[in-house]
Amino acid sequence: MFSLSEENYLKAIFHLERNYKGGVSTNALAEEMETKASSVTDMVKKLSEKNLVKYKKYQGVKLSKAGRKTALEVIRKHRLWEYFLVEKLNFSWDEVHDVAEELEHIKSDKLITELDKFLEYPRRDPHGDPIPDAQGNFVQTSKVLLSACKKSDLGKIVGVKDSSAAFLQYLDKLDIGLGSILEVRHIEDFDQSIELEVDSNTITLSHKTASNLYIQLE
Amino acid sequence: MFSLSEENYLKAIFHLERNYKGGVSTNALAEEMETKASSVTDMVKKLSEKNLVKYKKYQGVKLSKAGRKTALEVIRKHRLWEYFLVEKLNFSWDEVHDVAEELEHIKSDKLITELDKFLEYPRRDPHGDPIPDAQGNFVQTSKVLLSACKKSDLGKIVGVKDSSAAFLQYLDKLDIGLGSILEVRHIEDFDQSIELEVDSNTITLSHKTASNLYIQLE
DNA sequence: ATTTATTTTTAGGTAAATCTAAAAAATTAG
DNA sequence: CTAATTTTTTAGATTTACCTAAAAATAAAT
Repeated sequence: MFSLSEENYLKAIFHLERNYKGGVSTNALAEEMETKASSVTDMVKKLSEKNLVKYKKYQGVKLSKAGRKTALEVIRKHRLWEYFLVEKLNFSWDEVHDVAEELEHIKSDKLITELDKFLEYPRRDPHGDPIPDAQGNFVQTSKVLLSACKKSDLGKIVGVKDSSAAFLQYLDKLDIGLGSILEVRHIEDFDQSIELEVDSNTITLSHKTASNLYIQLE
Repeated sequence: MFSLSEENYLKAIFHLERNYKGGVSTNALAEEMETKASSVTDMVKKLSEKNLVKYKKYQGVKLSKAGRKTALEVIRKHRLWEYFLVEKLNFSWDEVHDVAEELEHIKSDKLITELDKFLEYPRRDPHGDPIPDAQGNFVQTSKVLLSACKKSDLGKIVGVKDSSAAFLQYLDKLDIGLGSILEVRHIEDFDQSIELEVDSNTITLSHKTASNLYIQLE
């Protein structure tokens, strides 16, 4: 099987591929992995030899079929564990990430199959992200960033882009979260701040905040 | 905190201290860890510098207070996870060990506190071993090896010394396990094989098998 | 009490994953 | 289209946890 480090690289490449269509750059991967570009080059070479990624010098890196499969397995495990922590062990959504980072590397097919069954096959993790099934399939519902919405748009919060504890706790303080129904009341020209009606309250979010909230439009 | 390897050494020393009262020998630890004596010496030096063990060259090794505390924390985690796997995820008692070996190293106080609560504070793991509480306290009920029993002794199986899958599956095949009530009917002089009555059946166990079953006498 | 055998330690080396510093390639700018 | 800048790769070290082989200490046997 694969080392902890290899699995983490595959996961990071998977996430970055969304924004780097032509191949994930060494620097981007270095930033995501909180390491140096030279370390990335080394690891990418290793992954390439194992046929987990497609890599040509100076051309960035892409997951191979096998690499994508492994990445999705790790992501499946991560999200199932997050769901377990929130639903069964009283964790809040801002506490689960670091523990799931460790749990996702436990190697046992039976463990994850049975955990999935025990949790009754959840479709989404506590941050609204879809949980891939055992074959790596997952639904990606259409969602847009709140920052891309226009005045009078109606929608529901279905995900967060930033799932750091700091951001999630801020949302808790604002009393908004997954499932909150909102209407865009006004967008301020000057700073793109956005005024919403949520549960018959009016709140104003900064552009930065709005650009970390995913909305499913009505 | 401590590395995976350090935690495993502490656990191994804890288990071996039962039989090596004057200090665990390098070779015994090497065998338990499935490594070479020279590697053990290296690691023991490191643990000694971190004040997790007391060590003098050629004199074997003992856990310090801090080392014992850490060992018990790891053992607590191992046994709670084993209980979880059997009670919640349909694992059988011969399937849990390897997965628990990985899970026991997950670092999160909240995780283990909440898991313990979720499981309703179990006292024993699936092999009959006591689960230490958060302070490292655990009950050690008086038990003897079946191989040390005499004719006409009455008792109950309360634990296994060897918890390898092979042995546990053999017990399943014999249809005996934790809780089985038995009476010693005969001990064969020639090979120490032991004849038992269990659930109104008569079975004969080899000395080797008998020396891996813990009995609580009536 | 020496010699022999066993155990333990030391010395030197390896593989994985990281690092720094310098060289090479690619990109951007004038 | 060169020149400057940025990105990426190479080269050489470091750390952790191992290893083998040889030396040193302890234990056992004659």
